[in-house]
Amino acid sequence: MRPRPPPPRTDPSGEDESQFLAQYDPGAFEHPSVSVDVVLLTVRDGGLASLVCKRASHPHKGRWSLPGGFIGMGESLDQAATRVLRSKGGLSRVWLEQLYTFGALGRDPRTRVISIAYYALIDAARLQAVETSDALALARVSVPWEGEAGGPVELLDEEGEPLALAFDHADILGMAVRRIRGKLDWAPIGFQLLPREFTLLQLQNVHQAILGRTLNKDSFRRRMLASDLLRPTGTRQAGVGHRPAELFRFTQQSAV
Amino acid sequence: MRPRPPPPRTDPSGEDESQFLAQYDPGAFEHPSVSVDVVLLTVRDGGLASLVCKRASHPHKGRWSLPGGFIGMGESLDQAATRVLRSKGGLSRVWLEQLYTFGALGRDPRTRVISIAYYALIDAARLQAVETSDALALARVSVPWEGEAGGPVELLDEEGEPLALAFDHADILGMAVRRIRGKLDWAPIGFQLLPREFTLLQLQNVHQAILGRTLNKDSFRRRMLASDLLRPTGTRQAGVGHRPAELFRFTQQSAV
DNA sequence: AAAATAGTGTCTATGAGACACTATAGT
DNA sequence: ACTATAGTGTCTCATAGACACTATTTT
Repeated sequence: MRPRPPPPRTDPSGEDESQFLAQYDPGAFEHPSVSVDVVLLTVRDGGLASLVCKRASHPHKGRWSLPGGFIGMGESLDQAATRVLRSKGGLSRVWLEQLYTFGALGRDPRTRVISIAYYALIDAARLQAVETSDALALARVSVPWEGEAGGPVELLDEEGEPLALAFDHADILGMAVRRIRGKLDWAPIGFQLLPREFTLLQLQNVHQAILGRTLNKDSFRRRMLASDLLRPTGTRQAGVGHRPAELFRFTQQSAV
Repeated sequence: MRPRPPPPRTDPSGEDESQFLAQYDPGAFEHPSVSVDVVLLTVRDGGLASLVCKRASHPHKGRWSLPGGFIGMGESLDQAATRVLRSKGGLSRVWLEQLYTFGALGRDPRTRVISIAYYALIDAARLQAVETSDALALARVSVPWEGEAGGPVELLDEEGEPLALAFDHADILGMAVRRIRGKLDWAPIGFQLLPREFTLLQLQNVHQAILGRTLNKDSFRRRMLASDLLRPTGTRQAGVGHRPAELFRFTQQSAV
């Protein structure tokens, strides 16, 4: 397969830079479309769940897809991802990070679309107000592999039936799961999935949901307390039917 | 700052998908330009070095830049990065991985350019045949921070003077250094910077060049020999002026 | 009192760093 | 013989897992 040669960067020489810029024609070559897609993850019922939209129009009409949209000429990539979360889910101040850029040739049947994927993490409680629409759902993520080596993942509806995903969005979701599994042990990302005050057991449950396996309680406690990421609030749980646990806060800024 | 709303994805309803695709007009909205930039790194003189090109045309004419080029409509992102390495450096079969996508608004003075950055690793011996042109150089990377937290890095010429870098390429280089420092301990990337057969000391020197600090010899040996990534060849160095070290090979495929 | 989870103390296995020692090439 | 690096054996320290035990709340 011979790729088409790149558009030349040369110019009639002898100009200065301002002259060059005044004459530059960005439409001289065909450009791909560029979009962002956002994997919004939360922890619900002991497992990961992701926000998906039902496609109302072609292509892949009726299938489920990650919230996304084309990049505007006047917004940065981060701004575009933030806008998508606000317009599709009404969410703001969500922790967000770039994931990977997908640009395979046939990934969108319309035309060449390059998509910069982001992933976002949010406390499940903040999603209560948002959803249960016909076109917007929070679907359970089913990861058919362990550790950080694996491909696409499945999304399941309430009955546990697989949802049909549009485009390469199952691959994007799989990449997001690999990324947060890999970062969990050395970056403070578990906190983004919890309310501002939480117990160590809640934090452990978040880690277990991300990793898809159980963790050793003692070792987890020690590691977290030694990490300098937690600050005890001095208060405790109330009305829990057993000895109440101490509440902690994340020491850093929680929302971006 | 209010970002421009995204182009609508809706269509006149009632069509089927093939009708929709036949009528789809990808030029209906303005698209950004999309390019790839490649950080080609090697280890030379105990430190990292990167391949850079002197810009022959505006913008930033005369400054040094990462090898890059616009994406062709008929090539994937990986193919574009591979093509850039072949056309600018004459290199093929180089280990290559996507790094990050840079899309800030003012990063290119011509127009909106979104650049998917890649990083590539290569044995310094393979670069001997390539360079020493007036427009192509291998510049020493000077990292002004330790660990994986830091911003841009500098490139130095043979006299140790900083090179003027075009666009946001100092940031891209900094991101590449952070990435390989972070991956070094759990991914087999040091091997890509060595010839097919190498000694443990050579491997340690590569790790030290990447991390910018010295490592414990005993611990490094043990860790590597226990890692299942090395296969002893049974042969030894010759003509080295001291006890010759055993030669090893990387157990996995070395070139992509 | 029973149930359920919170939290502590201690033992053990593992891996990294430190250090001393032996081995083997060229000069 | 001398020098420089290769490679081995052993000690110590830090951390994770395992396990036993005590503590505190609601029902």
